[in-house]
Amino acid sequence: METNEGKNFIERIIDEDLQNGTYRSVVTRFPPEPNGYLHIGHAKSILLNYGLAKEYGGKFYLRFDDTNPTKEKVEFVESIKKDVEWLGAHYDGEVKFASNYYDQMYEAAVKLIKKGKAYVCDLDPEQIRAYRGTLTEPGKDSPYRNRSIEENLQLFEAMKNGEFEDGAKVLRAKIDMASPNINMRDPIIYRIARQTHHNTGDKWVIYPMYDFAHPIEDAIEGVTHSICTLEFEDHRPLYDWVVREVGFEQPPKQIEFAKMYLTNVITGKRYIKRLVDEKIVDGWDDPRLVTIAALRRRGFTPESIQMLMSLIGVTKANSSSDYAYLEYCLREDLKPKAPRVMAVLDPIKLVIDNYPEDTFEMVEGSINMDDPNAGKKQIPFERELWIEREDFMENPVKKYFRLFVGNEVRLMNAYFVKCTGFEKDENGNVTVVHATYDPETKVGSGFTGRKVKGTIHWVPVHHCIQATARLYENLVDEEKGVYNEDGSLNLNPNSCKVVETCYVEPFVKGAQKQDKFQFVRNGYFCVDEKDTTEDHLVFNRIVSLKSSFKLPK
RNA sequence: UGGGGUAUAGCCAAGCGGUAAGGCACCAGACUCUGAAUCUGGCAUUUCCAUGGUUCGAAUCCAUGUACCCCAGCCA
Repeated sequence: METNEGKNFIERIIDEDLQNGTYRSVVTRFPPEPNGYLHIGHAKSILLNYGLAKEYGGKFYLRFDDTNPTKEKVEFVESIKKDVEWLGAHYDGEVKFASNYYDQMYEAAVKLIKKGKAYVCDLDPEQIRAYRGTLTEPGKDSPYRNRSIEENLQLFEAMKNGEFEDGAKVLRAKIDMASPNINMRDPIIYRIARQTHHNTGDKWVIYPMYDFAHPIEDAIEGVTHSICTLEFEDHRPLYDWVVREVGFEQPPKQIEFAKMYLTNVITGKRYIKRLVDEKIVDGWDDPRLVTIAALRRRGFTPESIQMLMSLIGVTKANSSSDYAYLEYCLREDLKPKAPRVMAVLDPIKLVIDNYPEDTFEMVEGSINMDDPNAGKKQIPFERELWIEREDFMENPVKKYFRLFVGNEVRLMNAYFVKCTGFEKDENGNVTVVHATYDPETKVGSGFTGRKVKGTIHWVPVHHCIQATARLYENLVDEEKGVYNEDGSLNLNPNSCKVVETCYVEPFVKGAQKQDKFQFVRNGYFCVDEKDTTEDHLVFNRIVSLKSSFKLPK
């Protein structure tokens, strides 16, 4: 017996439709307009539609809603296809285009005219707005509303044939100028716009409007559940009107859900486009953005995004998820599968005074401690090591477990070392830390004589890779919020920090062919295998992890 | 009295008349070769926007309010 337990509201609608025979199978679609890059918000719609089709053994289509050539570009259709595929939403059949249905849409419009349900209107945009009325006052009928069917037919054909200038005439549905729903006040369904279309070229000079085109696209493809976002709720009566008046059997049904917002990032295509256009960021895939392309560069995996979407659920309540939730999903995904690497981003030298000079030994470490099958790696260990500046404190605060004079810590994958002293330069900055190691404490020796509270990362000075790293933070200032009082953005000055000199263990060289590796240290890990050269390595996909330890004030 | 939506913890979210799931975040402790991870415990009971009502019993039903979101493109 099927249970509704745990199902979201859309699944319940589908269950009911299937049960009472409204539909025999499920067909969904993701219908982006190719006017920009996809962002994390779109991922919710993509994965929701794909997931539903998969769950019910139905079909999922990718269809470009390209009915407005003034905004659309081939560049965007290419990027969208790539992103949808990358997200793991496998669409059935070929990619579809609304523009491939222009003939059928034209026929449908003619049909409406013949039924007396549509008319050509000569009012200009200002007049149309004035005749439409306001939110609280009804509109007035257009003086052209009662043209004869013959005249409408002839004028509409003339529109199609390019006999009028752009904007001179429109085709309108004849519904109700007094409707409390503004969308029903004789909406425009065709306009004249001479503009080369990315798919149909110059074949058409009239283009259908969304409200007319979309239901027809869905119906032609046999879509059953046309899932869109909340702002289209008011359009549903019009959607239903179109499929009914055009006369589709078994018409699709529109269902609306709430968009996903993320805290502390810029979502919304409009704003992202502005950041790109004003060159505040490097492009649509700048890792500080939340476009799919940017998240991919920054190291997010499709699995992590899929996981977030399944965790946040689907409702009609506007909401905004913590960015931390996304990071959690990434961590969960990478934890078992990403190789771990030691690296030092802000180096100071650690000299082990009782270790012989001019030699080194290999110590063994796990490639991934959470995955026994990941194997082992060998890391050179020597007298001089780079360690993180913050892993040493001249005057340790309470509960500081790392290096300070007299304290012993574990060097990860190697030995215990005890801090014996340090050197400073003329500016008072610590340059070198001195320590002694205990040969008995080597990893794997089974030493249990004593324990230490801290473990730190290190890299051998003469056997490491010197690298440049780019550390990405969110573009927006987390402390001050997204917007200033004047509406401008609170950009985070540290959103992209370039670290000129950091050091990475030589294992990275061997990891070049790995799909991804992970470097975990004090709140950061990075993922990348690209741009790796002999001694120069750019981590261009770095994600800030949960911060591990905050020094008490 | 324009229309359409939505209200459950800092965030997301189950719950569908039988006495408030779960996740994130956070806090405490244990453990630890990453102060991560893991483990254990805590985290809505003047309780589900408010106020009334129905009921043996209400987050769930009814009524009246309140707050927030969307709509007046020849955009989607």
